[in-house]
Amino acid sequence: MSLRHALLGLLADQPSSGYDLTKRFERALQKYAWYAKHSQIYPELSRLAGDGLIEMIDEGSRGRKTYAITASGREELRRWLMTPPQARGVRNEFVLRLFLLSTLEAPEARRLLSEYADEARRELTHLHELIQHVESRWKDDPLDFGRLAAEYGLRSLQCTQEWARWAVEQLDRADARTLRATPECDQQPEIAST
Amino acid sequence: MSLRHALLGLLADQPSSGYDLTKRFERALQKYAWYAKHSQIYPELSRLAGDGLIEMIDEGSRGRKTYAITASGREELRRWLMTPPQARGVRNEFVLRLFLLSTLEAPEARRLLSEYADEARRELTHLHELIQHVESRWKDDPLDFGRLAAEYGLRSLQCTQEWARWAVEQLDRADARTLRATPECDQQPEIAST
DNA sequence: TAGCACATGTAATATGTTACATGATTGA
DNA sequence: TCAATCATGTAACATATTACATGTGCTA
Repeated sequence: MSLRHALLGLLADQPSSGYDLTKRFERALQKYAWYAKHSQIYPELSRLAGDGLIEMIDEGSRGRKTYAITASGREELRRWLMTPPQARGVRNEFVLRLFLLSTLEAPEARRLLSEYADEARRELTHLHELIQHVESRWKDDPLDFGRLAAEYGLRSLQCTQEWARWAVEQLDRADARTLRATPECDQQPEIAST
Repeated sequence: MSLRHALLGLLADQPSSGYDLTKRFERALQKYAWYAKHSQIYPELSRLAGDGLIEMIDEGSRGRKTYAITASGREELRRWLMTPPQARGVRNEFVLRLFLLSTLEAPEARRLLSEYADEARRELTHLHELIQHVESRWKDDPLDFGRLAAEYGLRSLQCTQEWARWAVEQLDRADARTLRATPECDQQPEIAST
C-alpha cells in the first residue's frame, strides 16, 4: 500500500487537494519514485479520511477539497518509514527497455542507446534549470522534500546517461574487433522482422 | 503490458520454463527493471502461447514446460522496443521512502540514510563478486543481456550510495550551522515543494 | 464566448498479490 | 525418509488504468 504512504508523505509536507496531489506526483515523484492517476488518488483520499489519517480542512470554490494530515496520519507515516524491509522490486519500463535492448541487432540497439543518452542529457539540462529557479528556497532547509528529490534525480539521470554512452562504446568496440577479424564483412545477420 | 514484453525479452535471450523465468526476474530484473510472481507469469505464458508469440518446445519431467519465442514473438518484441514513448513513470518503493525521509525529524532521517548507504554498499560488493564470477562469459558478447544489466546495476547502486552519503552530510552541516546560529533553535521553516 | 486549466468523481476492465493446492525429483 | 527445491497451476482479493461523466472560474 505504497500509494497510501506516498499520499501521507505529500500531505505531511503540505496540505493539498486531490488535484494538487495529482500534479505533485507528476512533477516531483513520477520519474523516480511513484505515480498515480487522479482516478486512484480520489478514492484513496476518501479512505484515508475515513480512517482518520487525513482530514478535509477546507472546501473552496469549484468543489476544491483541501486535505491535511492528522496526528495519527503522521504517526502511521513515521511507523511505515521506520519499518525497514519488504525488499520489494522495482517496476521501471524505461530500464526494462534498456535491458531488453540486447535482444536487438547491434545497429538498432546502438540507435536506441544514443537516443536514450540524448534524452537523459535533455532532462538533465531541464532539471538543472528547474533547480536554479527554486534554489534560494532551499538555503535554510537541508531536508526539504524537493531538494533531496532534485539531487537524486540529477544523479540518476547522470548515471543513466553515462551508462548509455558506455554501452554504445562497447558496441563500437565490438564492431571494430569484428571488422579486424573479418575484413570481408558481408554476412547478413539473421533478422526476424517485417 | 510490460510483463508480456519482459517475458518475450527473456525468452528471446533463451528458452525457459515458467519456473526459470520466475527465477530470472528475481535475479536479473527485479531490482532495477521489472518483477513478477509465478502466479502472474504462468497465466501470461498461456496467453502468449495462445497468441502464437511463444511456443512450448519441450515438456520435461516434473511437468516442466520449456517455452521459446516464435518469429512473430520476436517481431512483436522488436516493434515494442522500437516504438518509443509512453513516458510512463516509475514505481520504486525504495526511492519513495528516500523522498519521504524529509517528513521525519533530522536524527531519524540521518539514521535511515546511513542505513540505506550501508545497504547499497553491501549490495554493491555482492554484485561485484557476482560479476567476477561470470565475467569470462561476456568476453565475446558486448550486448549480452546480463552484462548490460550488471553494469547498470553497479552504476545505480553507486549512485544511490553516494546520494545517501551526500544527504547525510547535508544534515550534518545544517546541524553545525544551527548550533552556531541559534543555540535555542525552534523556528519552523515554511516548506513548499517543486 | 470560447478555450483552457481547475476540480472531482465513478464504472468497467485489466493487472497484480496472496493464499491455497498439488505433486515430482534429488540429495542428505 | 525427510526436507529442500523443482514445478505448475487456480481463486479470491487488492490495486491500477481507461474511459466516461460533469461542472467551475479565469482570461484572451
